[in-house]
Amino acid sequence: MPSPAPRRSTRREQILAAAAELFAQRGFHGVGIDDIGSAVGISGPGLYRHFRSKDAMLGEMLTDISEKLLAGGQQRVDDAADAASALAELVRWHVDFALDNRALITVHERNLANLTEADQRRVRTLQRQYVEVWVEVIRKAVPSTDEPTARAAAHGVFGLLNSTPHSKHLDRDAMAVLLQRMAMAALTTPGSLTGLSPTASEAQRR
Amino acid sequence: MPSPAPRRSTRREQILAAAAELFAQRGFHGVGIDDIGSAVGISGPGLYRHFRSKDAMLGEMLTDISEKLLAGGQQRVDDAADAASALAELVRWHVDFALDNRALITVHERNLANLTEADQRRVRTLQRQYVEVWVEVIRKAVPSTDEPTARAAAHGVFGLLNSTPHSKHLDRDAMAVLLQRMAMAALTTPGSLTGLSPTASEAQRR
DNA sequence: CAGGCGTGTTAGCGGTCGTTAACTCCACGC
DNA sequence: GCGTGGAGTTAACGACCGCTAACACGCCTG
Repeated sequence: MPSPAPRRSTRREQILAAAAELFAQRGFHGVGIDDIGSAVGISGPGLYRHFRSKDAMLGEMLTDISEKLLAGGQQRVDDAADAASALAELVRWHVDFALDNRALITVHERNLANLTEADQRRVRTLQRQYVEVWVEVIRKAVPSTDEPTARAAAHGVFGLLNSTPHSKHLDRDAMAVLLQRMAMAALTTPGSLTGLSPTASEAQRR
Repeated sequence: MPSPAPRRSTRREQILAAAAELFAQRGFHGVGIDDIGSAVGISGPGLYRHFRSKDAMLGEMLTDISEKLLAGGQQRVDDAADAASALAELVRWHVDFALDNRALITVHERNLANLTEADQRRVRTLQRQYVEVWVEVIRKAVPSTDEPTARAAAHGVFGLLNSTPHSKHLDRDAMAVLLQRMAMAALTTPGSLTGLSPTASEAQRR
């Protein structure tokens, strides 16, 4: 037996990749089962040999991506020497991930609402944990940043880094460098994240 | 006649606002005509007294927002004294717009593909012109930035600024300040946008 | 060679959705 | 007071869509 695990079920992944592309372009409800089928050479209901339902496809691809994103991010942070390099590594990780999975990133940020309630809970939990990793690293690398600000900053950086599907004017590597620099500048420029109290009521009575 | 233009057809705008909220949450195809109707107190087909079709609603709200975005941006740039303040004003304009039109911004960046071909052309043209305004200002305010890089940077900043619907942890004003600072830092930190040649082939043979 | 089993096909059902038709009601100008 | 038109209602139609049923084919194993 030359290959003990003979490329563990390539077909499912192939289908998910095609579906991701379509969902990213037209939205979950804008894509029919027949569209997905013909994108992988089979037609229509043949997909039900591989997935229980259309919702299950979206569910699997969104939980998969959320898990990978969290695991990879956590790993980079754990391997980093100090807070500053942890932040840089986290940014690099997200940049690479977004550039190599454009369709998935798009679906991930647009189609959360179309999930089953159960899947939605699972994905939201993973997302929250990923944000938590960012918040902690930001607060360590950029001292005197309060938590709500760090959280908002993290979401903003996600928006910046996930903007990659919308512009193909630069090649992959140049885009990676640009996004890395912009994100680090946005986060670490002195004063960017400070002086914004949680409720802003405190700031006013200064 | 006390009011010659008696609040020019408030109903249409009310319907569009409700529809925008729903489209932002569930996507164009995820919202039924009945949902929109009941959101404004009437039910189902009553909407056809105000709009020719469901597509027409999306078309009108997307062209409207694109026109406002372009007009306001152009205006701020024209009124600015120098390139640096033009960039700052442009950022402030977009921040305010995004914060005051969260649902519309979301629909605008997610549901372009669901438009009629005619509407799609119109909206894309307006979008392109808006990006052009940004590209010109960036290249004047941040010298030695090549055009593709400026374009990619603009898209990135849009992603950053449009991230506002996803986080409600800060109040409006704090959020505005944070986004303004992060965007300006990302764009104007020395070295952020330089040294990335268009094809990157030149950079390699250095 | 028999028999699963994985993978695919086409036909069709049941529900939903956008749109139209036909009708009602009320406010207002002459 | 009467008619006209804006705004809304319910009923219904036709198309589409997700999914199931029933059947077909080829490959590996005993």
